[in-house]
Amino acid sequence: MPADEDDDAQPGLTREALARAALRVLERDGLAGLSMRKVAAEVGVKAASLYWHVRNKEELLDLLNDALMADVEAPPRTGDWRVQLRGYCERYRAHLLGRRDAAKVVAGRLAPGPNLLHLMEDQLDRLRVAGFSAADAAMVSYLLGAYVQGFVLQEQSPMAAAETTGTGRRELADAAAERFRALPAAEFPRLVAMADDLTGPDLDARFAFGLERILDGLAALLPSEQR
Amino acid sequence: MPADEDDDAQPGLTREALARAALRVLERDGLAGLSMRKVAAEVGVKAASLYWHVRNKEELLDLLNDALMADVEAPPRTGDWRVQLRGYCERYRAHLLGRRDAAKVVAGRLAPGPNLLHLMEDQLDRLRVAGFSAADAAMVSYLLGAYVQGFVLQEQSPMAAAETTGTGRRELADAAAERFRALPAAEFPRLVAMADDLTGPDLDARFAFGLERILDGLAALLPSEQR
DNA sequence: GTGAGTCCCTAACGGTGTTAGGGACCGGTT
DNA sequence: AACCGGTCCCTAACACCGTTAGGGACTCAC
Repeated sequence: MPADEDDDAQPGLTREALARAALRVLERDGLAGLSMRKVAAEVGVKAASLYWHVRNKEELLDLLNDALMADVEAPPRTGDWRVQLRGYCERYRAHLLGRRDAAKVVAGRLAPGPNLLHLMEDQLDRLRVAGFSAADAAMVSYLLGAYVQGFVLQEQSPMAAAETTGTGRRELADAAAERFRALPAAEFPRLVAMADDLTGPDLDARFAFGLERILDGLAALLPSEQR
Repeated sequence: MPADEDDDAQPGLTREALARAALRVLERDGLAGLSMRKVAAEVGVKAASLYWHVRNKEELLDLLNDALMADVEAPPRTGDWRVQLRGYCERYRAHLLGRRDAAKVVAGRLAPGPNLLHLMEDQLDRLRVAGFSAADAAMVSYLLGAYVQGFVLQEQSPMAAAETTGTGRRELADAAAERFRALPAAEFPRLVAMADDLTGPDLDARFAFGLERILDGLAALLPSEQR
């Protein structure tokens, strides 16, 4: 017993311990570097043993997916629906951005785990309380989820690339602007002219802009006295 | 020369031919089944030869990404900005949905290829013509892209799963509703009560709902006479 | 003719997900 | 006491993966 695994190896292996181990491997090696063998080693076991607890890698990724949703903190239940919804999206985005490759793991994964279910429950409740109909609340939840996940997916990969190549975020944006400016102006007049607009505003501002547009659109669903 | 490759093997291998071959493999075997060896076989060559034309698999995926963006048809330039933008998003979604695993290939890939650049150019031009400021138009483009990609990413995986398991889309939605209903009502009152709302409306309606909310929000950016 | 460049090959490396089959332990039944 | 079924992990192997080293043929310029 090499004892290099951590505390949760004691009571035998649980699926929760597996998920936590996968989370550590993800943080260390990224999604591409997450293999059955490494997760097994992380819990002090050989790869084949994982298949006793999990049908295949896909199921392990489902566990990992739910583990990623574990610590999203819900915003306080104060203020009107708009500040609460904004808080939700901002925290969700920050949460995904904070864990390596989180967006890629979450992306396109069906079967929400218990943690995500709790988040949905809480969010839907707030929407109903705010005055949205059941049908609207369900749709709004999907809309916000698609936007945040889609946005983070697009911003996280470059961020990771920037960190591994050592170049800062500012230099990377400048390089992108330079690429736009270098395009043939006859073929891409708008892209050339708008290079700064396309690359200039930082990602937080871009995210906030889209979010506010969506919230504006949602307000129109409510009777005017509770906008 | 086994002659089982198709016409484009004649003039030697080009990067474009590689991209087309990758596209065929993607359609046949999905993203998980797309390997260097299979793409090589598709063009009648061995795997190592690909590395003459391409630095690594990542670069081949960049080529594939741009090939996927090749045939998105832009909506006609008639009607106000709202019908044009709606047309754009609907066609983009339909296009992604139509090619196997397209959303996963596109997701989180930086470095837009020439085809995507042309799409951006056209879309930005319409936004400027509609009266959006340069800064706003850039942000709007990102917003719509994030929404459509995020949405398709979430709907395409289950669709693929449904097809491979043979179960229809209707049965799959019913099963999802049943899973919501079976949750402990004390812990998830909203999810249980809203099971039908969450799973009932078909994906086209869900997509349209979110899109209209976003368009509503965008209208508020324009001076009132050109809403 | 010679050299440089182009394009493809074989062979191999270390790594991957996954399965077959077996061994050790442990609680309960006969 | 002996046996059994279940639990949990192992070794060994399979086919496949991305990638590299090194080399062979073929074409063109000089």
